[in-house]
Amino acid sequence: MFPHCLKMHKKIEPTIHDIARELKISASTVSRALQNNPRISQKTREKIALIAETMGYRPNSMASNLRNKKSNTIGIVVPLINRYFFASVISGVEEVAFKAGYNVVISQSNDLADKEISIVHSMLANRVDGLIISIAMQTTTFDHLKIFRKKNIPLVFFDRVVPEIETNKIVVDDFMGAFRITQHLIDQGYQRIGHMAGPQNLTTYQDRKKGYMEALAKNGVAYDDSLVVTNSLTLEDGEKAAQYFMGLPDPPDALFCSNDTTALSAMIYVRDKGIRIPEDFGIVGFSNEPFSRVVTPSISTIAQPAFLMGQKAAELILNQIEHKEKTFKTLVLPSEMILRESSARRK
Amino acid sequence: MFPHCLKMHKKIEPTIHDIARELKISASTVSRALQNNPRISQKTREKIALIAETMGYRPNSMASNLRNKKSNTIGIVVPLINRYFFASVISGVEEVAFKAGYNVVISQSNDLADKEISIVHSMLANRVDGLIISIAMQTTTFDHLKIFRKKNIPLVFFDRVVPEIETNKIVVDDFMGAFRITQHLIDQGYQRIGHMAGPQNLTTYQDRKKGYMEALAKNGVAYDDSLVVTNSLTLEDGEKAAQYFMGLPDPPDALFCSNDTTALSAMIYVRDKGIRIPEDFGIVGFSNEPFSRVVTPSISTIAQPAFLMGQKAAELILNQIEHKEKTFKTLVLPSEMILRESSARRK
DNA sequence: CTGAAAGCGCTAACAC
DNA sequence: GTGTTAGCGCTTTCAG
Repeated sequence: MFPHCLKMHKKIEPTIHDIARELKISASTVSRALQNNPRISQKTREKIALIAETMGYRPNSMASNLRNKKSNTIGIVVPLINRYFFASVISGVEEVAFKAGYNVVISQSNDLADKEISIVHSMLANRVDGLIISIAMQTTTFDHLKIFRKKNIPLVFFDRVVPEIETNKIVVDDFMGAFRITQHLIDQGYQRIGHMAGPQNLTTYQDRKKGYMEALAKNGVAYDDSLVVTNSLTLEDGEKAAQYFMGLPDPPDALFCSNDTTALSAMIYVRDKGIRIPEDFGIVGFSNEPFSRVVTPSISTIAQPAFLMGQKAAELILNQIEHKEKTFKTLVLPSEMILRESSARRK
Repeated sequence: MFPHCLKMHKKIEPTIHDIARELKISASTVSRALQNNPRISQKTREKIALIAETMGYRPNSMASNLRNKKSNTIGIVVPLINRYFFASVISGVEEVAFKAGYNVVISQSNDLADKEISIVHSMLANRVDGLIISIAMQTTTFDHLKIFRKKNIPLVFFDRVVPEIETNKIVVDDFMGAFRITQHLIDQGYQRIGHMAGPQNLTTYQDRKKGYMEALAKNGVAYDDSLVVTNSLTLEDGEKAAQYFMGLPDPPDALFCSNDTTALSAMIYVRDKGIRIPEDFGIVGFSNEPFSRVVTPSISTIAQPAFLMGQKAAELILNQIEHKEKTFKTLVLPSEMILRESSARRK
């Protein structure tokens, strides 16, 4: 049927030229037909579609990307892919990107500044049409991200943002979440409320601390520096901090932890000391990790709409890419307080 | 310093030709120098590197990819990105791919056959150098995957594999895991052991069921079809199945669930009926989800080395891509039995 | 409605 | 050691 096919190895991918030759027409016609350009007659379009199908033709996007100076790809970099929050954001990004015909390339910084810089440069080389990023805990210089502003490549920060770079940002209302859940502890009758704070170079954790302080202030409770521990919020950090808190001459009777992980390890430590939760000690976390609902006692926490955040991030970046939207906004998604057993002193 | 830079908008990306013109040499020399080709003298190489740096040059991989007929990209498609197991596999893939200089593009099928097909075609159009995939629950036809074999594009299945396609595969030892944990229930003195099975079109769940049956057989326990429920393994399915089991005239006294999610919801249902776990009723899951360790009682389960699986998948595919490895292997990673409270009748 | 031709940015065989 | 040249496969003016 296609004589010169005989010469071809099966691995050779057909191109528009192969189709053109087959039909004795030009490659440009094929190209236009394949894009449903109305200038091409119905008949030729159908003929071309048929041959393309039978030859197993797949457009080579490397070629069209080069020609169009557009990769149809959006990059996303997160500290760690297999953290529920980040995985959910990625899931949201993928969903809307795929619908819009974009690819999503992914990379993880492992919270290391060097890896983040290296990844970002690689994304730049790959000419991503836009980048969605939550910066690494360790990152303190931002030249690698400022390039995007200089080159006018769409950039969206989510969750962990860089205040000094003017671009689109999506965060949850960390301050309000922290404020409300601290207020909740106070309402439950807890008197000395400690706080497990995260790295203070990240606004995320700054805001959670501020919310905590504000709630104390609003209720006329003096801020006590000895009741605040700052660490990296790992399981181990949580246990160590709990040990510190419970060793104080006048220990707290409740703890607001900046994530659920530390809330959990602190809770286990406190419980193992024979202290009843929530009767004698209240504990709350942040992030609404899946486990916080199913542990015993279940942990009160602040839910962040991760999947929605991913969707919004993708929408923002697509707006920048396709509609050349120039104005930047900062989306503050509402956080939701989820009350469970760990802080339910008053039923 | 670079006079014609004045004419350039900031958005124009410099190319090797710009560098060449600047230094009054040819583009090929620049290209070679940038690749550290030894044929270029030390001096010119340094000059070029310097100018490239000051001009903010970034190689355009769309162009080199086209020229080299290689996208330096590996695709990965999973049912759902924000499931811990899959996120961990992705994380493993990303790690070794990045080190090898490859990009990872990601997509999720949502367990829908149509979306999977559409994704795979898009990956094909994007000329991924290889594809790593765990198929959707719903997928029953495999033409979209057979293309890879035909076109000789490296393909690796993990976890949910397609037996009829000959290629690299990575699975965990589902049979052995199921066998051992059922045996464990028997050893703990449970007499009537039920099984919550997953969709039987997936070998993964077939093997888990087989392991269960084999353990019963080995111990001279007759297989009872009324003690096996097959469903989609959601939280709701688990609860419904538990309700069914406990409503039987002669209900089981232990349950081997094909995942931790159903183990959890079944456990909650049983516990709420006032039945003590593990004293009166034993329950075990599969997958070692993060929550299974921290719920009360903690759930005995089978750990799958997800991150390792991702690393291995990436290694396999890179071997195919770079060393033109032709032979296919099926890697069976060992599963690990993790004993916790939910099945600890005998201390 | 269709074709010819140029070029996206890079690489590599071939010259010298 | 360096330059010339010819594409990779596609899109898109411009011409007819």
